[in-house]
Amino acid sequence: MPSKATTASKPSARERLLAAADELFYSEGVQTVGIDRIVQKAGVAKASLYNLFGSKEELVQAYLDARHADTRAQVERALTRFRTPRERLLGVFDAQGQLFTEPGFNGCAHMTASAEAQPGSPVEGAADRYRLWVRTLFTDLAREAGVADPEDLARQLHLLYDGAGVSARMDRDPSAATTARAAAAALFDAAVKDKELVDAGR
Amino acid sequence: MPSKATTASKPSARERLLAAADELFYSEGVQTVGIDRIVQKAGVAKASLYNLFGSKEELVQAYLDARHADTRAQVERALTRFRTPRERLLGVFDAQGQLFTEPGFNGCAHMTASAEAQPGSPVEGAADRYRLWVRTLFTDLAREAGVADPEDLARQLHLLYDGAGVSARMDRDPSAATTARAAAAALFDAAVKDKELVDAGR
DNA sequence: GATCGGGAAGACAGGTCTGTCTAGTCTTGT
DNA sequence: ACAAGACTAGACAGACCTGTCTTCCCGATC
Repeated sequence: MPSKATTASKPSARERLLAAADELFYSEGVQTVGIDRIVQKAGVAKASLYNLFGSKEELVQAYLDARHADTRAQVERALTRFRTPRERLLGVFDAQGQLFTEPGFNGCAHMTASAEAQPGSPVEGAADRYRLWVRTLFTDLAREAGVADPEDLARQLHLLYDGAGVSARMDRDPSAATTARAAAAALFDAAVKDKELVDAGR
Repeated sequence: MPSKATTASKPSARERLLAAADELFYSEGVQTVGIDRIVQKAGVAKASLYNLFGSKEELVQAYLDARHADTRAQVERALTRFRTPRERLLGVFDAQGQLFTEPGFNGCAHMTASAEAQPGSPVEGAADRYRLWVRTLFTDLAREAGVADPEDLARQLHLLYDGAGVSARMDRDPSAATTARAAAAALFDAAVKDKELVDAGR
């Protein structure tokens, strides 16, 4: 059984390819990194890459989906530390701030990859899936917190989340996450206050 | 006098190159569009491009600086329509919304170009100049409105501005600007209320 | 021990890229 | 009329790209 390989002995060709793709694609961009550099870094034959993934585009898609799963796991794990709905909602930005300070951080992978992609490429699908997850996460957290219009607040928080990712990369400023967190707190508190006014008024 | 050419007779080679670069680079990306396509679309010899700009990188930089100037002019013109400081501050997002609905809109050019650029390229400088202008614009508007900490509010509004640009492109949803405007209004009003509390308390 | 398949190594094809260079044309000022 | 400079047209070099194909090796399974 060559796949799975949860036994740590030696990573499979697929895993080594994904690890090399992650490192190179993320730090240097999808377009500028060629197939040859990936197979060389992974220590894998070029034919294996094409047998396993079919094309460069599909490798990029797999790289993005793996990033998506990692981010999701990291955020969801971070959120278990918080108790109140408000803390959990703002905790997303705490988790984001941790991502920003990781060595080699270079912005949101889905954003940079989609900026390089051709319209209609599978990269767009991966980006859509990622964005849908973020949106749903914020909507659920807002609903749990009992705000009047969870979808509306989620859209606003998503803007802050995206903006923080942009600023952290382009301004080389990881503190964008704390700025976003403060703004999110203000928006949340305003939304709660609106709800209270409505409830009292009816 | 071949340059300037405000007389409409025939655009100079430089202007035709910049127009072609703007159209192709913006809609398809900097990396995927080759020099040959630009000189063909501009109806210009390749040697002229290299005489005028020196390299593709410098053409990209000129393209970004021209976009920067256009956006700046459009936003500043839109802001003249508003009178109160609050309206002027929120008017930035109205102007952004207009940009989002223009035909062929494809996100913030500086963001996508910098996502494709190599670190240290002149593209980063152009992006930094653009971002500094946005930041300064928000800071000045916040100061004119008399909030307690204009720089802090400007950082938050800049996040919304960036996030709206990302969402408008990746979600294909121009209404991100109105979402950002509503969030900006809530943040602004909260900042003003804080100021009033502080002023009353001292 | 023989067979068989996953993978390594790399040549190769066909195309595209940036940037240079040569040679000729057109416009403009004197 | 003539000189100077801007521009056109396109061949060319050298590098790099993706994707295919062949050849060989090694390890596991019957």
